[in-house]
Amino acid sequence: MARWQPDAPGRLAAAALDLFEEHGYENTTVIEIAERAGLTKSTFFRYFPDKREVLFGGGTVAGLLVEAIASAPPEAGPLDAVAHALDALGRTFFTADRREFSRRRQAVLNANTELREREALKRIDLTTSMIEALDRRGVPVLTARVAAQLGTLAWEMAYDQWIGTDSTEGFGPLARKALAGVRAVGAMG
Amino acid sequence: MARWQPDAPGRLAAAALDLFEEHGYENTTVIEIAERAGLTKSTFFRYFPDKREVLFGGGTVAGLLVEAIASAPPEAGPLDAVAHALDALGRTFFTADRREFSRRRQAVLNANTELREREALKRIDLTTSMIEALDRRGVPVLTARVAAQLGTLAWEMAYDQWIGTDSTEGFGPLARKALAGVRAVGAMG
DNA sequence: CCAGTGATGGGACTTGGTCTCATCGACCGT
DNA sequence: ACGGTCGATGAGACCAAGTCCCATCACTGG
Repeated sequence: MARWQPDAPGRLAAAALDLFEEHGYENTTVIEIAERAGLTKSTFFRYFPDKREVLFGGGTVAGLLVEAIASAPPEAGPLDAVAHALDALGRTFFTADRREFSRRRQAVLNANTELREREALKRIDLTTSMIEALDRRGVPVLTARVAAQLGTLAWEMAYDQWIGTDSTEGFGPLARKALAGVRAVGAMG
Repeated sequence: MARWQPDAPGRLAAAALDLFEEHGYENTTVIEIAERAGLTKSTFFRYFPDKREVLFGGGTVAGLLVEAIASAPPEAGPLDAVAHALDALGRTFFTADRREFSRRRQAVLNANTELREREALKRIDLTTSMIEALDRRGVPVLTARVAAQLGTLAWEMAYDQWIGTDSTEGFGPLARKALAGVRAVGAMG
């Protein structure tokens, strides 16, 4: 027996997602979330710095991207390294069993500006992480910025497809296709 | 004689920038801002939907970009249209007389995550506007997304330079150079 | 059996943000 | 002048997010 019910943050996140779906983000109180998880406001803010962050817990994405870019074969170009990172993402985070969850979560995010705002910031921070990782590979800064930006764009497009389609195609392949498309377009401008 | 002191929103914005510089964004209260402007909290929220927005008032940027993209010569490619939009930006918003203001404002933004978050959202919304404007020119959606993204990147880089350098080079030329650089990189991937 | 420790609860407090109603100052027509 | 109107502002109650500090609980180890 555990002292208390285990995984307080997980319960809070689950309760939050449920409530946001039922009543919308704005009409849901932190106290209500905590109560549904059998906890209190105090505990909520112990685990999440603010109300939005309860939907962005997954957390270690940046580290994963950085590592994947660092461990790409030395002869790989910037966009190849980025593709490597997107693959890692598909293998670790955007797996088939999390697709339904991602779908629900994204629907909630899209419905609220405050949440889209947080998402935008996360995206920028991740892009910055990729730029730094590329920089560490010796990629010129300008090139790194362009590559990371295009990678983020491909990510975004692949994610939309992965969530939206009924096909069972994984995130990895979708991302590779998206990146190839982006690359082809970028090559002519 | 005006009935009241004129330009309440302008006074609020100026007061806010001053106070944010002096004490930081988080240590400044909306009431303090309003008082320095000779107004009250009520009036502040009458003009700005929230505390952050007082630094994002300039407002009509989206319309300017959209119009500039629409009015680019028909034979111009997507990135040329984007360049046209960045030029318009330099002529209308990022003029020499606003450089010092932009510098101050940006320093405040960079110092606070909440503000960077709002900035990120604005950037995304503007990028979306550009994508739609390119779409209306008949540019394929994927191409439009890439072009708009690269345009935003060039914008960002040019803005940094425009703010950071002591040279008197205008935003327009800087943006064109940045876009050319980005374009060259994108062409090889 | 008792002291220590880590997770939780409780509640006061500040601030952002909303809402409603009162007030004020100028302009208008008579 | 005079009262009415209208738009801009003020006042204050109210709610929820977020911060802080301290109490409490449940188990652990000696």
